[in-house]
Amino acid sequence: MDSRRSALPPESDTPVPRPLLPVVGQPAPERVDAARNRRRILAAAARIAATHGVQGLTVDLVAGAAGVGVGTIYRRFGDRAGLVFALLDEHERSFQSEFMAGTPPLGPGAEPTARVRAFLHALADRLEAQFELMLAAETSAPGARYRSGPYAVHHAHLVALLDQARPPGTDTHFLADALLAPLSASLIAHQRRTRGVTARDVKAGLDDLLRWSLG
Amino acid sequence: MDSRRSALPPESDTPVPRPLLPVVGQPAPERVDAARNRRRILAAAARIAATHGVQGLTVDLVAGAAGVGVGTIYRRFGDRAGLVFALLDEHERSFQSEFMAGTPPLGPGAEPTARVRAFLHALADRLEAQFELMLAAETSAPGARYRSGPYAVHHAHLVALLDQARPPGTDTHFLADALLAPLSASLIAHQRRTRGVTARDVKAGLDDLLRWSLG
DNA sequence: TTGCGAACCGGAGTGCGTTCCGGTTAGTGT
DNA sequence: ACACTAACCGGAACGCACTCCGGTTCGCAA
Repeated sequence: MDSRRSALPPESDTPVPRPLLPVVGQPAPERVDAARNRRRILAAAARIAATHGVQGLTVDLVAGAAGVGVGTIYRRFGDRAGLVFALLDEHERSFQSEFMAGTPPLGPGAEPTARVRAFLHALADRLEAQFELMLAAETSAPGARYRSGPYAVHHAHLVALLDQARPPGTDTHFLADALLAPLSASLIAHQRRTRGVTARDVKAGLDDLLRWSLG
Repeated sequence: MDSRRSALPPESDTPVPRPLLPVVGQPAPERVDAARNRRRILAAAARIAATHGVQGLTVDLVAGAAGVGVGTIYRRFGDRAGLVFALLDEHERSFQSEFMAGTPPLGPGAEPTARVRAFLHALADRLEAQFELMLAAETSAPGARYRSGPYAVHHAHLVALLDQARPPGTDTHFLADALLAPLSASLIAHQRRTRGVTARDVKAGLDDLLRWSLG
């Protein structure tokens, strides 16, 4: 089937983008045709998102453009939300390395409270920069945001910081959820629509929220 | 159809009726057949939700049970989310009268900070009591929660209280959104699923959040 | 090289929310 | 009583996410 066989040496891209999160017992390696199709699908999806806008990114369209059946997309990405999250994956990875190993106050070295603030601000900026994709990822399937790898990572990161910043016995898991909740793309979409809220406003509001606790 | 015809003479006065110009804010009066169908639809929807569960509440099924076309449902309720919200309307109304005119600390008379706390707690209880319906209402359509009447009312209520409790210049609109955000049904569904969180935990967590500010 | 099973492939099929539109009816003015 | 029209009605049709399954391919081991 694949007539255009590359004469180049096997491309040196990332060895298997496998999950951002908890790898429990190695998910099994990916067959070469599967990997090739994943690449095609992502390329097609990115192309279509750029052309037709995110809301024009239908699964059938992507499948057609990638020369693949829709079943293949669902096996790889689970659902439409998974596909959109995959589109965000590259940015997400660099974001993760910034707050886990970058320079303070986002990275290690600063006070936990300052890191929490920097983290939320960075998230607000990221939301603004990739608003359409993030909104689509979040609304493509019910609960998609919370089930996603990135959410789990962000949550775990916040919990670690809050455990240092809050007295023992505090439910830092809930607190982390509560701090992430205002950064829901749907909520911010609503705030934009009704009150013209900007990323600057969001950050200021989050500071209000934090000043109480972390001042 | 409607056999009970009124024997009363045509009302003597009050020419009243429809304004010649569309009055923004005043919903046009509803025709009697429309009202009858609304009642039928809601009754059928409640019946089906009780029988098949909320996830079995499909629009086609409701239309069939109500003896009505699906178009009629959409004209009345806008979308599936609107229908589910309508199912919650009765409870919502009594809840609203409680926090607007009931006894303290939920109703007027208590300190604003205490009222905020009582309000959020009441919301958490309500969420627990009608979890399935609320989750369905929120996830039936993207952004349904924020576009809904109840959200606007809750938000306005919180803003009014926060305006009294926070120093001038605070963005109480954002703060209100931020306090309501953790009470998203989707988020709580996730917390239940992954950590077995209960309404008690939610309230304790919200108290943590508020203690900082409203000490 | 050959055999074999697990993993993968594609696309027809399904279910459901939503829209569209030709026909019908309630309510008003004459 | 009659005419007129805006609002309403039903349900066929549509778009799209997602599933299912018979056929194919990869990768390993003999």
